[in-house]
Amino acid sequence: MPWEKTFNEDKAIEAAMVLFWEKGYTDTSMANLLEATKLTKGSFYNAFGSKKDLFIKTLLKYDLENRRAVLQELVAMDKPVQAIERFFDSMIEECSQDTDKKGCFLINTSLELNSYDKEIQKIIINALGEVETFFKQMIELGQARGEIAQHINPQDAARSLMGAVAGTRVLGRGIYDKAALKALSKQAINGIKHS
Amino acid sequence: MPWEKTFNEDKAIEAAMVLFWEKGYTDTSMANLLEATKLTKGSFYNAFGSKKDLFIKTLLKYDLENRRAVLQELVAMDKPVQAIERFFDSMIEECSQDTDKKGCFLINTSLELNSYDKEIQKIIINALGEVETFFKQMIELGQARGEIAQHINPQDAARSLMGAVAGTRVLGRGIYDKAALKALSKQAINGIKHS
DNA sequence: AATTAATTTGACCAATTGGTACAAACAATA
DNA sequence: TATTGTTTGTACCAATTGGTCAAATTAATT
Repeated sequence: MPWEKTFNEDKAIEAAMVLFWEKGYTDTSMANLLEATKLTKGSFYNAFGSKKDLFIKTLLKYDLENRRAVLQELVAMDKPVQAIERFFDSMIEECSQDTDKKGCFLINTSLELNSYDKEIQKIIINALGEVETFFKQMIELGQARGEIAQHINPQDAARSLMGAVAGTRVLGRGIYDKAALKALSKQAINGIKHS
Repeated sequence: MPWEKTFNEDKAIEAAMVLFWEKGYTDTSMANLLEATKLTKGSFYNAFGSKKDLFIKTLLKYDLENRRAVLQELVAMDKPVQAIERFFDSMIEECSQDTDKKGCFLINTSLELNSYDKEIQKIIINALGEVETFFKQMIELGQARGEIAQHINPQDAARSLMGAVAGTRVLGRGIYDKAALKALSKQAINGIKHS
């Protein structure tokens, strides 16, 4: 009947995501977004509603394509200890290849818009919660297979690993180099291996 | 000869610090600052030069009165293992009493203004570097006194603890409660106690 | 070919951004 | 008491903020 969009909506969301990821919500202006997406104002507001609406879309996209995709792949490995190790390794690899030091979009946002917006807060708490659950399940599976000591409390250990993840994500943005991050993660993982 | 200021400059910096700490640099407007400091524009710019200049002043004040003061006190304890434990305990205590979830001003800023301003970056890298050095020295002292196992690499262990600090500071802003943070730090400290 | 209904464009908007200019107010010294 | 030199309040500023609106444009269906 009417008319199709002349631009690729997903490409636009992708471009906006990179901007928000790198500069945060507030420091990304409409002018920035229009330039990056190559849209004019009318098209933008027609397609996305508002800056905040688009931000949420980009955050969900990031969550789906990064965090969710990675976890799914690691769970499928069916090798709990190695899955945890690979989680950290790929995170560190990502940090060292991330030349503009964007870090993790979810964690960046959790600090910038902490109590600012409930919808955003919900997304972040859910995402980080699922990472914690991943760790917990891997530890329980490892224990069931005798690869991880029984005396370890899966919940506590999972939280400890989450701390290492958040720490890596913060210090990985220009403060620590690859070797330092590696040392960090190694010790964190050691915690679920030995006593 | 001329005229003294009618306002307490340090009180004004303090008020500005709380604002910047809670909302970050960009989300704190001049209007916010003028209201909080109870200054008019003329006095503000006469006293502080610019928004950014004042921000740096508040960051240095925070660094001096919090991070530096805490570390100095802990070093003076002359009990390395307990000093490290108390560092985490007081951090967690601070988190659970911080009802508006401001977190750590230095770490918040490290994420908001990462590559934004070199002067600010310098302050942060120095501050975090001195925390790492504190950990390293405490570990070395602990080893010299036989309280910490010799096989532990002080540098790596210090970095691991830094990761736990950063993680605590991120997750402590509304995502983890006191118990979860305690679990996190306990495991991190365990890493320098046992094998 | 006319109708349809969404897309696109670009002009326009009030509000806010951080910052400047300057005259008036002021306390201490001379 | 006149002078000094900073402090203070206010009016003003251009630029930018996120957002609206109506008219023009378009491709598919009737």
